[in-house]
Amino acid sequence: MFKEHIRKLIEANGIKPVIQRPPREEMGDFAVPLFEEARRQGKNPAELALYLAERIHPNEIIREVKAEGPYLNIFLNKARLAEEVITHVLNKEQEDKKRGGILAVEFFQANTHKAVHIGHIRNLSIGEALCRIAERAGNRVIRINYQGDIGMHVAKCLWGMKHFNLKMPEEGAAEWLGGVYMKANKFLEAHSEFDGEVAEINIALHKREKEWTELWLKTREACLKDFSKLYEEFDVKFDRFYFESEVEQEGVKQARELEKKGIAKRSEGALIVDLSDENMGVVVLLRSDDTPLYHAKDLGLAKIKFREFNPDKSIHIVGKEQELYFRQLFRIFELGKFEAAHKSVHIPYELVMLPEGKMSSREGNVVLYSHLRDRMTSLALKGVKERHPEWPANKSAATAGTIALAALKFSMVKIEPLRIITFSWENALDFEGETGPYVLYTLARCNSIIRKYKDDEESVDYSLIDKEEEKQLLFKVAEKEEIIADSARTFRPHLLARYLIELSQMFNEYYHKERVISSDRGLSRARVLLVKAVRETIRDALTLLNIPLLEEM
RNA sequence: GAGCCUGUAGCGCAGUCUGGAUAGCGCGAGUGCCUCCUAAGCACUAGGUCGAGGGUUCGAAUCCCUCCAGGCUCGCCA
Repeated sequence: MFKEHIRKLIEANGIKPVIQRPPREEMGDFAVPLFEEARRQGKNPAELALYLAERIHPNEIIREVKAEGPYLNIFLNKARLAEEVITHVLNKEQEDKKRGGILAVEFFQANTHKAVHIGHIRNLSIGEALCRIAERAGNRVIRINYQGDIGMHVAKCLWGMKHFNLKMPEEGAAEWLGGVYMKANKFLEAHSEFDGEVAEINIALHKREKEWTELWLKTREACLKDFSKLYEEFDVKFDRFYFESEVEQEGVKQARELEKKGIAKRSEGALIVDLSDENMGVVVLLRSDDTPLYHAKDLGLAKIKFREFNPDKSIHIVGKEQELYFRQLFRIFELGKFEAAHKSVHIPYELVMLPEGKMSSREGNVVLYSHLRDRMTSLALKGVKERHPEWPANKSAATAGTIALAALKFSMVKIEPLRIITFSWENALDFEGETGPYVLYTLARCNSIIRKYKDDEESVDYSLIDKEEEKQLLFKVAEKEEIIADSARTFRPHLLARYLIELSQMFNEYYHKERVISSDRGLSRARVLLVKAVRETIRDALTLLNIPLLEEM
């Protein structure tokens, strides 16, 4: 809001400025480097700064304008700053935002018959945060979950159940089935003589033959039930679930269409699209037995998705390792003149790895979500009990659950998506420093102050908010909208998470340096308003990242 | 072999898209701070050839080129 004001003043002098925050506070509140403009005009940047400093006069917002070498440094009027920022935040004024479009965002896409591990959690955390940020940026978001409920992994799992004569338990079916899949997989690697049986199951499932379909549907439902518990726990509501089993027919149809158009062709019995001229290799749409592979199913999904929602953009939040896959898919969209062509985007993120290497459901060397959550929760509970021995058990338990969930989600969204996360228990169980609990703690601290403050007077003297730390805090609070816009534009939620850490750090420093509530009633009143503005900002940013709020801890 | 990603303090990471003033934060290490609004906090100290080399620029962690290291991907898995 202040940047715009400054921009207009400088543009009135015929210069399009770059406005930044100077590295040190004594340099001013905003700075305009003039190197480029000076070169364009063939002038000395320092002289240009002096020239501008004379032409821009202080007003009710700007207190002082100073030329400092090649920079124009601008100082704001503190009282105005506090009033502007605090009323803006507390009245929840929304800046005029442009109407975005309809965004179909596809994420999570965990397979049934496999256990949910922390890699899935990274996807779910990033995905939901990006949806919320995109909504704030003015888009209508349709959350889509496209799940692999059929295919070789299911065939192997069902084969394992029969071969080892296992019975599915009532509780924890998804994890149990994941275990069976893992066991079957290991066994089959050493016993290739059973490959035929598995392939037969796969085909039987595709043909919906009664013998296997019944068991398939039963196990599938049990998995989906477990997944929906996770969605609830994570506060994620999908608008539409698609299943591979549901789109594969349409996929085969689309593959055949491409064959008719001459875009796809037969090779070694399979139906392929040859993109090797474009350096994207060869895409196999249908196997030799005519069952569809992933590209074909995605073609079917694209058709259905665009028919149902006609989105302006179709976003796929999927691991980086599938980058080539999506380049191929999007190219086929173009070749086949799909509606999805030029509207589809792949947002890649990197894996969660273990110190010893890649996690693999097949191998079974995974950190399961449930396991991690339980360990985090019990650690948090220990902390809560120490701090609040008087709390009733259910309050302590609920608080611990929130702390654990916040810690987990925050750890996933605070890292730049294209960076590999190497999981370590030590890190995961650390609730200090740049963590979710740290931010929650700051929020609880704000609340504690506000709770303690009792006053019914209404008039506020904003000029009492005049400390340097307070000014920095106000600037930070005011920066939120810009950070959200950057996050939305670049699909990187970590910008907002980092922002929360910085804001929390600033507030905690301030807290230790200055007393908010004191015998000076006017001062206390003004400072409490500042605290309220910080609290609102933290709440809002946390909510955008889908991190649960905790008002007391 | 080709394509993409990553390389910043002992460890974990911001900053790179959009070049700008003395490169930041967390953990760990050391030293302090709870008769005072929540110590899951705060302050101070130590810790850096920003992978290497070259180029562009008044100015490079940031842009370009080459190389090195690690990761991922490249025809019937998803």
